[in-house]
Amino acid sequence: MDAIGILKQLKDKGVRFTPQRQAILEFLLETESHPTADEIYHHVKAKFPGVSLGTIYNTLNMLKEHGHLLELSYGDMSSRFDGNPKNHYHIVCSHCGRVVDYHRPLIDIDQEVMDNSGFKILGHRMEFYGICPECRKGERLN
Amino acid sequence: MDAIGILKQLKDKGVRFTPQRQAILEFLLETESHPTADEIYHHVKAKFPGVSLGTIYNTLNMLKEHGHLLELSYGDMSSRFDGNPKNHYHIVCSHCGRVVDYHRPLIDIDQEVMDNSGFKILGHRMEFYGICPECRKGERLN
DNA sequence: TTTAATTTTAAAATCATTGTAATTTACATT
DNA sequence: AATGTAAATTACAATGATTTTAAAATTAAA
Repeated sequence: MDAIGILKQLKDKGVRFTPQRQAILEFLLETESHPTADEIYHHVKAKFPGVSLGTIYNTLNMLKEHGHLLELSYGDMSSRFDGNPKNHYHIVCSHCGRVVDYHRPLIDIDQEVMDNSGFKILGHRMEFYGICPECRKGERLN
Repeated sequence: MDAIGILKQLKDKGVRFTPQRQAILEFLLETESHPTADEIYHHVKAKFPGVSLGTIYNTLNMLKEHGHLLELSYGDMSSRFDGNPKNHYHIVCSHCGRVVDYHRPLIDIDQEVMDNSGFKILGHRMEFYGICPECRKGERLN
């Protein structure tokens, strides 16, 4: 579904349709990256010069509560937001902090969790922790 | 391996052995919980009244860099630290923020990732996102 | 035991995120 | 189309987790 469709659907739940929200959601749906709140802010600012970071966070939290967005948090940086989880996971280097994609079909497990937990599962996130090839070489952390 | 063993091993890599570090690592290894930095701080303070939060973070980052610790970050709360990943994953409610354990044997996938990525994989984290039973009932977010 | 380097401490600084108060907007109801 | 009102936006202040700093203390190693 596109941004307009999602926002129209949310209207039935009392969420107002604003042009700022449309711009934010459209960007989230069209981008392949996992932008930070600040990156979204700068992008939306091109269309709406007066938009504030507060509005970005407000909209992201609203979308998250309604299950249209995954928030990916790392320890030492801003959260990143994923409007459409793709077929990949992430590997994080515990030494240098680098994050690389690991392409692989998503593990088919959400239904199992839904059946056993009573949650309505919207998606999952999987992250591998390790030491990247460069750090292994350069700093012999093995 | 126990705290002393790990710290002795780290000594070969130029990491100094201090009693504060020993106390922090011992607590991480013995606890079943996933404590925040502040919880670790208060616990270690019982033995070392003069210890500072700065030392806690310093030690946690050191352990993380050397792969002896997983940092679990959520969007809206402090990071939690896991000294020995147990047989469970987490489910996070996108609406109310609650985190519950989902007990299940860990997926056997680290070796595959290690072979394909060149990273030395130390562990993984899996988190399910959804709407918890209470939020589904009370607020009809389906 | 001496020395140099690292760690600790305590306090200040940083930065992502949230809260606030005033203004504006969306939208249901006239 | 005009109006009322609740919700959203804006600009800015506040919060709180984490990092940095500088000086003092402690550690490892010669």
